[in-house]
Amino acid sequence: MRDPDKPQQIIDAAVRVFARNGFYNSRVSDIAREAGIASGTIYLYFKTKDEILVTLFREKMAGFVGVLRKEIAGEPDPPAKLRRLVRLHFETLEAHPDMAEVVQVELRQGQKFFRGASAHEISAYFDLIGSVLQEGVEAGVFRRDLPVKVATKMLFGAMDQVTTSWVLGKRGYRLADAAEPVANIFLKGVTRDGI
Amino acid sequence: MRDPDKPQQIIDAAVRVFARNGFYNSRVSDIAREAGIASGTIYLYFKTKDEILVTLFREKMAGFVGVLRKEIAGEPDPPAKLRRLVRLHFETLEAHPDMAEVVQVELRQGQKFFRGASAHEISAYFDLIGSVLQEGVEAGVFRRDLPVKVATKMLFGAMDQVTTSWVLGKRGYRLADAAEPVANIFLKGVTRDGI
Amino acid sequence: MRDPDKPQQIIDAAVRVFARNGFYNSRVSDIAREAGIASGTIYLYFKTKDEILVTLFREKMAGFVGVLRKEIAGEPDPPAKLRRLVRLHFETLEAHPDMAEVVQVELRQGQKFFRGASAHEISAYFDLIGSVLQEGVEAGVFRRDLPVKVATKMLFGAMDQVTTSWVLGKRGYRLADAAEPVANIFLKGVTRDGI
Amino acid sequence: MRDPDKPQQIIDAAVRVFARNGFYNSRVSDIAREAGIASGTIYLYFKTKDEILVTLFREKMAGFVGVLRKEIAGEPDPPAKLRRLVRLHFETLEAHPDMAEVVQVELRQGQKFFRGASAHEISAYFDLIGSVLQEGVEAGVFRRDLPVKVATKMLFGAMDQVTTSWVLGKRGYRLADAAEPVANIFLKGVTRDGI
DNA sequence: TATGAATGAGCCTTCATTCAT
DNA sequence: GATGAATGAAGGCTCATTCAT
Repeated sequence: MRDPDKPQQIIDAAVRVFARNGFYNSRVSDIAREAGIASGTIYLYFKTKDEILVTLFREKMAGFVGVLRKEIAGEPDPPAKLRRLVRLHFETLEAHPDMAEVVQVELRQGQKFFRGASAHEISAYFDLIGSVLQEGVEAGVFRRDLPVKVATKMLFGAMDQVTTSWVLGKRGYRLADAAEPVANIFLKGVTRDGI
Repeated sequence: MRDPDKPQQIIDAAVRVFARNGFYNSRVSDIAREAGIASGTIYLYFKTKDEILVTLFREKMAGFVGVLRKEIAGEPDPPAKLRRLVRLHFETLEAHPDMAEVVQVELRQGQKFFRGASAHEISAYFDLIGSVLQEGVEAGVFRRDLPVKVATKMLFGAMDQVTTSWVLGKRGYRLADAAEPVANIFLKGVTRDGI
Repeated sequence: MRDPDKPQQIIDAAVRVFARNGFYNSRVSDIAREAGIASGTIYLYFKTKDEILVTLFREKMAGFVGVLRKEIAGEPDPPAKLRRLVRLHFETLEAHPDMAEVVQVELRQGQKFFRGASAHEISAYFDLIGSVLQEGVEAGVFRRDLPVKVATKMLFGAMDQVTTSWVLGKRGYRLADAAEPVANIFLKGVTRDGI
Repeated sequence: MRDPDKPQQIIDAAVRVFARNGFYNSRVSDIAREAGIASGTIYLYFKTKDEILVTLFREKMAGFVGVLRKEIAGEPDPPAKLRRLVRLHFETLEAHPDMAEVVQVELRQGQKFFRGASAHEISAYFDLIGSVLQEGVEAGVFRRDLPVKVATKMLFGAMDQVTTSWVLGKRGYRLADAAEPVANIFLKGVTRDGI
């Protein structure tokens, strides 16, 4: 089992295929055709069709969160960090529309993702958002009594839904344009009065 | 086609089954067994398995939005309407956990819902939220320059994610308790400065 | 799951198909075609292809041993019982050549039969032979020091091989004709001297 | 095709693998791994998986019969020859349990062996036994009217079954100990009265 | 010669849907 | 209308065999 590019090629093909048809309506042979290989070859690199999906999600999500974490570290304060995070969220998904399609629309198969194998990658994202909020609370820029967990879910859900609508709307406008309004509303919602 | 209760019995059984196993991992025969009827009988009332899902979603969503619309009509101003809407959203799903499970986790099979057959029911909910926001803008209680569409998606996404987390967290706490924090943060985020 | 004849029809079709091609070279669809049903129907009555084979073997073997046991009970003494057993063994397999083919040639897939699920049915046959031999020893007609277990295996193996040769020789002669010579040689071999 | 040891290494590996899992449940790659070579290499020496099995059986059987033939030639009379043959049969298989497992339990795939490609090697063994019996008849030590063919099959079948039981019984005792009882019973069965 | 990644035909099994009763 | 046995198309996965290196 040598070719170190094959798994990535397969993942990439799977992203496109799943984006097009959804997981359950995609055949392993579709992925193979998209990747330009024989269907049996896929099984040299992945044990099952499910494993493709899980691997794909984990990898993309981990990369996504990793980039976000690094980028926002350079920002001076929690509000700036949140603005950057929101912007990057939208920019990244806009730059990878197939991925966005998969993440937004297809990977919501209960059990399989938020529960189960990929829960860790998702909670890493929640942790990242939560830590920025917590930092802001402690720095006194966000409401002292801010329910951090709820706020975290709200921001994630808000970005998620804006992205979903963009994907479903066939991406007829610039997703990144939503970054500023979203950040504004959310920040205003959590910022301490008198600031 | 006589029995006017059958379709409802089937829908109700389907909600429970889908909540348990997801749409693609549920058999038509599972729904039949849950409903206490023969699997062939289902086809007297629904043309395909997909149709069960679509009907189920449409019906539940329409009922949900209808109740919300009526309830918030009695509230005096847009902020009060939003508070009531948020509270009812959480209370209703908490009272029907099976339904919540289906809506939150299983009905996200792209293509099939937000796009496609059920788009109308979903946009009815968006319209309801949007109209309250618009009303508030016009009344001067919400920011004059509020991007209503984005804010609408944000609120829906925020409620949605809070509910999803609750469902996935095995419902270990009161969902309705999230109503006030969510409403507070969102309202603060959209309210006009100086009020 | 009603039709009480289906399992038998499937078993009978399987006997013919396995006899023709062997277990591993037979498709479930071959059995279905032979039985005149759809291949999916087989799975209403058997969980797996393996289960067909095991069931088939158990049933045939149990019936076979049951008949033998009843028939030899009527014989006056152990030698007569053995003669009758040998004769019936050959006559029965001659009357059911498909069955003979399966039992003799195909069911010898190690692990699966002599070991495993069908061991019980086979040992029932051994027990039957062994009990007649033991009876003869105790009655003084067979050698007092006869190693009953070894002798049991010898008789079974002898009959088995004679049958196998007959099957492989495309059954070009009467198998039942072998009954007397086999019984003669074996009885002479185990009978107490001086009788 | 250079390396003259490879085919033998492959055969030996195949014996071990088939003994462990049976022919149909063994992969060509299993044999390769056991032999310490790449699976493609096997196809430099054997055209198909079947050919490995056939070659293996032919070679082992031919060697087996060759040894037996030479060894019994030194014995003074037919009964002594038979005793020696029976003893060697058991001793050889006891010394090569892998081989015994393959021959006894796995190589019984009808069609493929007793019929077909290996028929010649098997009949060589039958011929050997038969010639000894015939010799004994002509020498007057065995029954003048002995049905030699049937008796041949009986002895082979008897030894075969005793060995099979030993293999299946996980070889919990000395197989060679069965040589004397088997020879005794069989010889008594075929010996001319009055001797 | 040796390798082992790649191939793709083939098969067991599932399950939505039909239809005779 | 109701049933549930029967259907058969479809697809995930395996593995003998090939072939570029």
